[in-house]
Amino acid sequence: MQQRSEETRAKILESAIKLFSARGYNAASVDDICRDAGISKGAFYHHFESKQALFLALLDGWLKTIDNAIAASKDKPVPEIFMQITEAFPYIFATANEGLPMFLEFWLQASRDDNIWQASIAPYRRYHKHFTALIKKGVDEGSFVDVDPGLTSRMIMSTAMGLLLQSLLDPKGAKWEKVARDSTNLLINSLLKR
Amino acid sequence: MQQRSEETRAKILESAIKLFSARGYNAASVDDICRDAGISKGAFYHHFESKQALFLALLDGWLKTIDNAIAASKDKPVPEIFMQITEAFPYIFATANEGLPMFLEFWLQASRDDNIWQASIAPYRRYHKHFTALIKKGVDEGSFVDVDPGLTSRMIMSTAMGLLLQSLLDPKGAKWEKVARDSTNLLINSLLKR
DNA sequence: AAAAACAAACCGACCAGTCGGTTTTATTCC
DNA sequence: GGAATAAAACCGACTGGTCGGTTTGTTTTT
Repeated sequence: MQQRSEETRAKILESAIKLFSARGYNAASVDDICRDAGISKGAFYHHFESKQALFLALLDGWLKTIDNAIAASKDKPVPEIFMQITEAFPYIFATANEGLPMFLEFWLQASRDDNIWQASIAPYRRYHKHFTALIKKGVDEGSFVDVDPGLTSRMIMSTAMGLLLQSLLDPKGAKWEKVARDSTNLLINSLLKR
Repeated sequence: MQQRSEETRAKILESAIKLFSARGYNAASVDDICRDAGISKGAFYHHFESKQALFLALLDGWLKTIDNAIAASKDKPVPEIFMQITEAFPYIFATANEGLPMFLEFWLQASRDDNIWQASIAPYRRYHKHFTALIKKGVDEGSFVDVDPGLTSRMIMSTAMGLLLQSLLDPKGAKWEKVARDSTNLLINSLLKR
């Protein structure tokens, strides 16, 4: 059975998410991850050729999840998709809190490390493009007021990012789930033609 | 003359800004900073008791600059202050690009390190409070449409942060100065009563 | 001469990655 | 079915190097 092998790999990924989130990518050492996963360093480097490769594997999994979610909603009417986003956002927001510091840290590394940049910039552009197309479709269909889809897409993405960023610094300073819901509602309402 | 001493301190601060910006807080080592400043480690630890204390000193200087700018515009009418923000924002945006990774990294550390958190959260809350009061004043004066000042403040701050964040990941992907100007104009126009 | 400022060697902890060797699993051959 | 063998998975001590901070001693300033 190569089942044992896959279990080990899964344990590594699980511990990596946990420790990267809790301590950050750099502060969580490979030794820490091995200890948490209950395996040796040899096993780790048997499964992943480097620490960076481990993160890239995690990133890949997340991106696939998002891509699947996008693909699943592809044929629905635009306002409905946006309503789903409204509803999903506070949830994303509540659950992303743990993983966000890790993403931010990686984002920072991406701005300085070419390998990571390559792995980050493509999906980032893909989502911006998809979101822009969605807004454009909404405008064309007559569901949305006339806006610049590219600019609007960036603004909505920005607001979401900024809210997460603020919640990170000030986790107890505001009921961020509520702020997030109010903000997305406000943004989407300002788009909808009535 | 203790002039020499102050020159050394200034050289350390200067090199610290430069290297923290270029490589990040963690990646820029104390040795690097000393080498760049042309001084020894002994001199460094004579002036600053730790690497963290050095950053806190830098932070302190920036916050004072911002506080002074806020104090200077205190008595002007609210829409005029906002117009100044609109005009200042692309400039801030263009110049903040270098320092932003450092701030983000520090922000991340703030979320995990109590010393840094204490030094970061107070000014953050101060600015949010100031900005909220400004919006409230605009609403009370009848210059702005009726909005929730707290929510609006957080949204504007969020958008600004998110734009910077995106520009960091995608420095060549968009003319971010233009995106920033358009975004701030759009946000402020949506506030102004006509 | 005393104190402040600075230089340079040094310390201990840590960390990503390596390597020789061992155990477990899968395959082959009788 | 069971030994023999090959291959994959795993172990953990070790390496080379980095980093923040300390210590000891020298120079400069007052």
